Amino acid sequence: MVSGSSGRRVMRTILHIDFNSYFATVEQQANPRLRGKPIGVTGGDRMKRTVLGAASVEAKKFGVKTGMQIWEAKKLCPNIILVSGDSDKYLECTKRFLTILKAYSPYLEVFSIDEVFMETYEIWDPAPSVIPAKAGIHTNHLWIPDQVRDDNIKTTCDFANAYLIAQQIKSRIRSEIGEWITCSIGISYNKLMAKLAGSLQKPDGLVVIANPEETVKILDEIALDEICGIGGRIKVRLNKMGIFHFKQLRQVPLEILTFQFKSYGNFLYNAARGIDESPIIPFYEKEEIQSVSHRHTIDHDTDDLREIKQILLKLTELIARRARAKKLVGKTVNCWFRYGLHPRGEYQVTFSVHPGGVFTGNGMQITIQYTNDGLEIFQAAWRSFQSMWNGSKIRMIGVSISNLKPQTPQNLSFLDEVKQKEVIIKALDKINDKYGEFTLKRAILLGTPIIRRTPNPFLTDRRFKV
DNA sequence: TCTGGGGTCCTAGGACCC
DNA sequence: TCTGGGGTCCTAGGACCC
Repeated sequence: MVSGSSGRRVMRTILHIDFNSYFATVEQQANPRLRGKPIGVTGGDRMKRTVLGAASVEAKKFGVKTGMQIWEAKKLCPNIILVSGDSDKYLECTKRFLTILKAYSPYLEVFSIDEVFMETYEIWDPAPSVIPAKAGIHTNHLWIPDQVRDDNIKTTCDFANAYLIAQQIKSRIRSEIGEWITCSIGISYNKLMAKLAGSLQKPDGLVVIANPEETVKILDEIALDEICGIGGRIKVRLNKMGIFHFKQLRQVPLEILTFQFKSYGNFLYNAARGIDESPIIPFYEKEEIQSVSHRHTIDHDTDDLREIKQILLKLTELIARRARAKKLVGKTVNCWFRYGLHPRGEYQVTFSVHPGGVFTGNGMQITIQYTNDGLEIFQAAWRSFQSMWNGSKIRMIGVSISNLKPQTPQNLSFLDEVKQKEVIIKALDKINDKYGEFTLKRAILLGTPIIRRTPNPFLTDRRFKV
């Protein structure tokens, strides 16, 4: 807190900017013929088992939702127009709106391709008449020294500046990016509440949660899993404890929550009170990426080893190429898969699943020498797969490499043989960069369907630290 | 006809070393 | 003479986000 003369104070404010039906509105902006019509953006391929990446407002009126399967969406809305997604287009749009946001605050945390947290400051004067209507303009380019950033003051104020900034952002996005691109903005005194505020009014919303009293009122009206950080599993566990609302959660002592949920208990205890101390992590302070992964759901269940091998090879080639592009090497290879459904619709086996989901499957990690060579990653993944697989048909398989570190000359061996391989790999990458993925590929990949990758350079920790 | 694909973080037990 | 304690790595598994 900074107190100047006449009791003026500076207060930290968080804005959460969340674009509505993002991929769908970008498509409608790009193609006027899609405007005002129910559209669904697909994964950009012709796979049977694909889901919608986004649905336009018009489609949502029919009950269509993001993540819904295509056949289901068609059943609800027979006239839905399916558009093949184009991730480059969305990234381009994201860069443009980030440029706008940077004009208002340097403290931006890119939470996902269509979500950003912004930290800004409110100059608050206890005498209401002193808050001028132009306050927002005054603080738009306000430079705040670091010691003020560290002060997280909890007090009440009307968030007049943030509100003005939010209005300006909305109108600039409309005029500079396109009138079909709308966002919902939530304003509050921490990230958790700003995100909640942003979700309360959609599309094109602007909601302020100004103080802890308002927070409690709002929390008491929403479901447990409407808070970012409480998902389906935790909700069910809470329900089993007889907790269905935040009001009830607030009555549970911290000791019981930490006993039941370990460190997550702390998060739950605070969330029920709207408390969140997590800082904004600007993109330039973001840590290195932790893992690179690909998974693929096959459009039919299969136990054909040759087919599985081909898919695995492709996935590992993609991973290796991305690792090389980022100049990283990794040493932990994880391969996991899901079995198909039993003909009667029952699950075949009851292995645990990684990562999450209703289908049974299994996964196993193996540690190898640091590498970013596709074949080496493949060999480890294949070993891992073979040791877990029970011979039943599978529907999905995935691979990841983690335990990453920057690639230094020492990582790549001194052996001539390896150097030679490096030269070949580099040449391969060059050609594929120029002419497209899998222009040149290992012989076993010939004649197999294309697996697309959806790049997202905005890596982030997508939840609140506990 | 039956939930895609890309990520992050936490915990706990066992192995291994000093 | 056969056991203590601390640290680190590996692996499996469980959550969550968009």
